[in-house]
Amino acid sequence: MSVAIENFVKAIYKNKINDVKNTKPGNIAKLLGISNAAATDMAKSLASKNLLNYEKYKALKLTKTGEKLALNVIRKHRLWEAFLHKTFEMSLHEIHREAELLEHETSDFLANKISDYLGNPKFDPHGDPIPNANGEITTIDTSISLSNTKEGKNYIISRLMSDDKEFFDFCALNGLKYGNNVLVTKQFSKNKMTQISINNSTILLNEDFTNIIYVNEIN
Amino acid sequence: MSVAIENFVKAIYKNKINDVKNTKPGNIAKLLGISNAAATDMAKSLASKNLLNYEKYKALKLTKTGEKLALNVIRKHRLWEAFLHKTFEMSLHEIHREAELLEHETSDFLANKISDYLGNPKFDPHGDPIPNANGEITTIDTSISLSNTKEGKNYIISRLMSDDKEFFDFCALNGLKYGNNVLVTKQFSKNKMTQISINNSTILLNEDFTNIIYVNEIN
DNA sequence: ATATTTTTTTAAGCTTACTTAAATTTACTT
DNA sequence: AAGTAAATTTAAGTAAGCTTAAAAAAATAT
Repeated sequence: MSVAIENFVKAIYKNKINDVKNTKPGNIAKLLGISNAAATDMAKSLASKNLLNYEKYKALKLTKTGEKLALNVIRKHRLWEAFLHKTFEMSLHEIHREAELLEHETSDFLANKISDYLGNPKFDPHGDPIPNANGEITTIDTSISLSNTKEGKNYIISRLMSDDKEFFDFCALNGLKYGNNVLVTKQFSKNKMTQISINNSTILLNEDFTNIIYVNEIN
Repeated sequence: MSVAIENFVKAIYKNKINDVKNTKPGNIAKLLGISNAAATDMAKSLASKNLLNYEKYKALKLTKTGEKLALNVIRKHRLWEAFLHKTFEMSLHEIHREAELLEHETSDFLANKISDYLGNPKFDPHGDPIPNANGEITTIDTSISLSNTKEGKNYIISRLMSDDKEFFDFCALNGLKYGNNVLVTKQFSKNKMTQISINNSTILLNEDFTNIIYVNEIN
């Protein structure tokens, strides 16, 4: 499948998962930086390939085949991220940028080699789950966003849900890294701000950030 | 630059180096598996991009820019081969197949990371020279083909010039590997066959093979 | 040197993945 | 419920990278 098609089904899949946003052509168009008309065309074309179900003016729904394709691309993306991070010590932003390109030119054979080499990891360096070779995500995500945490409790960072360089730079600077410990010191619910303590320093995060930082409570 | 363009200039560059064959559109077309007409179109298009000089019915000649592009792609190809061979112990055929795809989606940044990681090697696992980041091949190749070796002399294999799976399978099976020692036991010049001794076994090679296996004499 | 074969180019046409602009449908507002 | 705003689709057009078929030029053979 072409790069355009792979990115299209990937965008639909991710948008569905991250709910909130819809999967109508216009929204996918915005994500991919193409016109609404192009997205509608593509939707019809993919429907004829049985990758999705298309009904005029309705949200796009991936078929089983379409979802499998999306998960295969996502698998390659996340395996590359894990691999580049470990092997070349590249930053979260850098690995995302490179994986975005490599994911489309990686054979299943190579993907499996990378996975084996890494010990078949279940998560990438952002904490995003890596689908297995059959396109299955077996792990159940029990994490919650920092916005929903309780004052005085300790958490482990499990996921940094973003593609944004500035966000990653901020995280790297402040020790906000997959696996690290955070103590929630204060929730300013009115202002939707969260104060945390990490590495002996205190930082105040606004909703934009706390919504995409996921954590697990420590028992 | 697009994949089609990168493969086009690469084909011209390689054909020029391996002399013998010409660089007219028809020949490039055959190498790339496209029609003559498509090659002519592409040649005109690349001329307008200043990647090559095009004159009707003449051989195609890369400009400095075009050659630099070709060498940049070749650099990425060979770095990937070296890297995949070392990291995943993939065969010569497998690394070629994967590198053929990855070479077009690799940033200069990542290429340099791979190169550094490998200790900036000058040759890939086939013995082909790896251009540096400026697109220069600094090493002088003093090797000769097995066809031109002398009876009774010992040589080190320096290059396996092929893309062919069967050839690589044969080489792997018989210890014909970059860096290995061969003793030329007999040259049957009339039949263009060469008998060699390697790993305590004797094998007879025909011209098709001895022409693409390069060696260096041991002083 | 001319005739034939081969190669290269031109011409016309196709598909994919886009674009902008206009028309249509849906969603929202009052 | 009607009118307006927003989103979606249709229509027409573009560029890249191909195709086949015909025309033109070059290479080869006699």
